[in-house]
Amino acid sequence: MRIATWNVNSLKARLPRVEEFLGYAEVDVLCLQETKLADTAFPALTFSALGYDSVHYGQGQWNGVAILSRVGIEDPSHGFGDAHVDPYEGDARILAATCGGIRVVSVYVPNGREVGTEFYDRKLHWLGSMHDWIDATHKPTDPLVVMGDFNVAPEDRDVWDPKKFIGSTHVTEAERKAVARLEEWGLEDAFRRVYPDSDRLFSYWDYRAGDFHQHRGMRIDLVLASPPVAERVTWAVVDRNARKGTGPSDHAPVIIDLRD
DNA sequence: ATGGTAGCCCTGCTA
Repeated sequence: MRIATWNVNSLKARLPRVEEFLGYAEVDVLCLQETKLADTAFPALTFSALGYDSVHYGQGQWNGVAILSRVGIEDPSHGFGDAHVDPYEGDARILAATCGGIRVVSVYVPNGREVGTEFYDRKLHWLGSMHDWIDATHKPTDPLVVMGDFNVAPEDRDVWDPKKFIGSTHVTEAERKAVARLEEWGLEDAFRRVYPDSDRLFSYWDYRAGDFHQHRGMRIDLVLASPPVAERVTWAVVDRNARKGTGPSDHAPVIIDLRD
C-alpha cells in the first residue's frame, strides 16, 4: 500500500499536475492540503475517472484538505469535534477517513506567520488541540496515520540553514515540542524511519529567489504513523520532480510505502 | 534593508 501527502497550493491551479502525479505515482491514498476550494468546486469526478474515491473539506479561498483513495474511503469526519477548542474555528484544516484499514488524517497546520504574534500562539494552541483530539478519539494501537503540512521542521537538519531560521516560525522549541508530543503519544515520523541519518531532505521550497534550485528548502510535510502502521514502512521518497517544470506547487509530494 | 514568487480575490493579503 502506497500513501502520500501533498500541499498543492490551490487544487484549481494544480489539477493538471495532480492528475499527472496520479498517472505515474501509483499511490493508493493521497492526502491534499491547501486545495483553496469550496466543496462544490472540488473535482471529485476527475478523480473518480482516474479510479480514486475522494472526500474534501473546504471553505473556498483559503485552506482546504482532501483525501483520495483507491482502497476504499469510509467514515469521513472533519474538525476536532465539540469537545476540543479550535483556535482557527471555521478554517478547513483537518479531515479524516478510513482507507484500506487505516484511519487517515489529512492536516494543514496553521502557518504561525511570526513568533510573538497571536497567529503563532494560535498555531501552538491548534497543535495542542490536535493532540488532545487524537488522544480522545484514537489509541496508539489503532492503525492511524496523521499526514500533511505541519508547518514545523522537526530538527535543525530539516532546514537548509538553521542559522537563517533563528527567531523564525517552523523551528522554535515550542513548535518542535508540539510535534514531539505527538510522537510521545505514539506516532512515528515515517520518513525518518527510512532515512534516520540523512539531512537536507526537504519537501518545501519557497517560490522566491530560486530557492528550489539552490536547495534552500525545509522538511515540513510529515507522515506520522502509529506503531501498527510504522512497522509496515518499507520505503519513502520526496517526489522532487513534482516541484519542477511548469506550474509546480511550492511543496513536493511525500510518498511512503507500507508492506501489505 | 526586507527582497524574491505565486495564488487568491476588494490590485492587499496569505504563504
